[in-house]
Amino acid sequence: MRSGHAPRGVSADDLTTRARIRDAAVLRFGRDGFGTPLRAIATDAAVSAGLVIHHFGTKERLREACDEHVLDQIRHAKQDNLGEASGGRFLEYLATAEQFAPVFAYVLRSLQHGGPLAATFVDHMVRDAVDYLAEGVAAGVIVPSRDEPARARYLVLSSLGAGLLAMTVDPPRDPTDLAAMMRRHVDAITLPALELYTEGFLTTRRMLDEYLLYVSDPPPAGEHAP
Amino acid sequence: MRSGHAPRGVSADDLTTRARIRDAAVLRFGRDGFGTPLRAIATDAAVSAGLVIHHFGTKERLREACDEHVLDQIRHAKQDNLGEASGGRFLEYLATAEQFAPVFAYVLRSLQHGGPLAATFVDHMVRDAVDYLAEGVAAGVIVPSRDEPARARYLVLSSLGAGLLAMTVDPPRDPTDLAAMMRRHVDAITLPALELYTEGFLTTRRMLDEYLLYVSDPPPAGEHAP
DNA sequence: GTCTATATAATGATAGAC
DNA sequence: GTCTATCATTATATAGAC
Repeated sequence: MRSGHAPRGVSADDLTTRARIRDAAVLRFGRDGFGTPLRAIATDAAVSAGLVIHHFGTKERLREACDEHVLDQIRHAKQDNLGEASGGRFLEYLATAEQFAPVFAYVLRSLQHGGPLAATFVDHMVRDAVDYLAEGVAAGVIVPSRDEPARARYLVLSSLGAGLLAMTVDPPRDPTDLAAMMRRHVDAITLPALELYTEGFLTTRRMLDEYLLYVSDPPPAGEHAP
Repeated sequence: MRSGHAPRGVSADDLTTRARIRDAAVLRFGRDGFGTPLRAIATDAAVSAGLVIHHFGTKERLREACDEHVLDQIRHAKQDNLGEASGGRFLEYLATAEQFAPVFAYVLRSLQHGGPLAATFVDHMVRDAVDYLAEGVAAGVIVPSRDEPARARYLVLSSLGAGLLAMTVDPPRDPTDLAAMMRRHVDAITLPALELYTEGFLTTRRMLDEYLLYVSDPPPAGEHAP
């Protein structure tokens, strides 16, 4: 894994002003949310607020440019790591590779607030998970599912959702300390999840069978599950 | 389960103006987020914007009043359903009991944005889960865990987080149609989760053992997991 | 308790000079 | 391309009449 590898063409300060504004926006949006004033972004990029509008037209279009750029970064990061950090480990790579910290923060913020990038990102993860799970099932290390796409989506939603919620409910003191964040994530999410995946949870089929019945014959609206 | 039971003392319009404003705020905050302008809340409550400030001082304190009231509603709803909708089913009850729709939406919005109520709510759920899981383990229907509190917290975070993320990424067309939301939730979250809990996921201990090793001897910062 | 009117500050966006 | 100056809007919050 090429450790010092910088994100696409972003070597130092050989950036167009437009790109510098966009990068400042990715950073601010990721750290402070999409409510960040244009003026803060402009100051960070060392330009005037008017110039931001001159380049992007509206704040909404600035966000779209950020979405596009972040998605680009992700695509290229994935390509650079094909076969190295496959499937379930890709997010982990993104989280620990320091040069992607702004991208990572931006993705989390998008997942929290919703929007097109969030949906696209989840879909990407699900597609990867489908392949990854199929490999595992074929190799005999993963139990087959009654509904593989649904399982893949659920695993992605629960992994991302649990991590995101943990961070929202109990935010890290120093958001730049990725190592500390990773440690907390392993303790609170990765280990319990892995234990669940390995040693199981329920010893009886009763609840599952009840729910399968419930699905084929749902109660009228207003009532609750039996 | 007393189906038509209205939330605490909120029978009709025998509300003080202050309470009416607070209820309007809970509704708006839950539906449109905490960025909602005071004026919108004031209009909903059929009062002036100034009166909202007169009663609550600041918008922040209005939110605190909402937090407190919602937590109160939850406490009482739990008491009313002791033994009926225990443990893991409580959230489901909250979601399907129509009179609690505003409270439910407000809680989701809090979990999404963070803040004191979110942390408190998660802690409540975790405490309930601990008891619920202990009962299951004692009854022999749930596998014991290496770390019961950690598992309880993880299960709460992943359940809530998966549902919240699914809703954020792919929002419901009609947020008032609780039945449709519940159906989607069962298909996308409940069923896959229950399948995972019942039929398992991994067939080998290798990954868990590797991670346990990793935890006792983490790599230096900047490196990635092996 | 409740309103109207207003102060004050911040926002996104525009206009025009350079 | 870039800036300064400004507009129009919106926000929270205040003051004082009723």
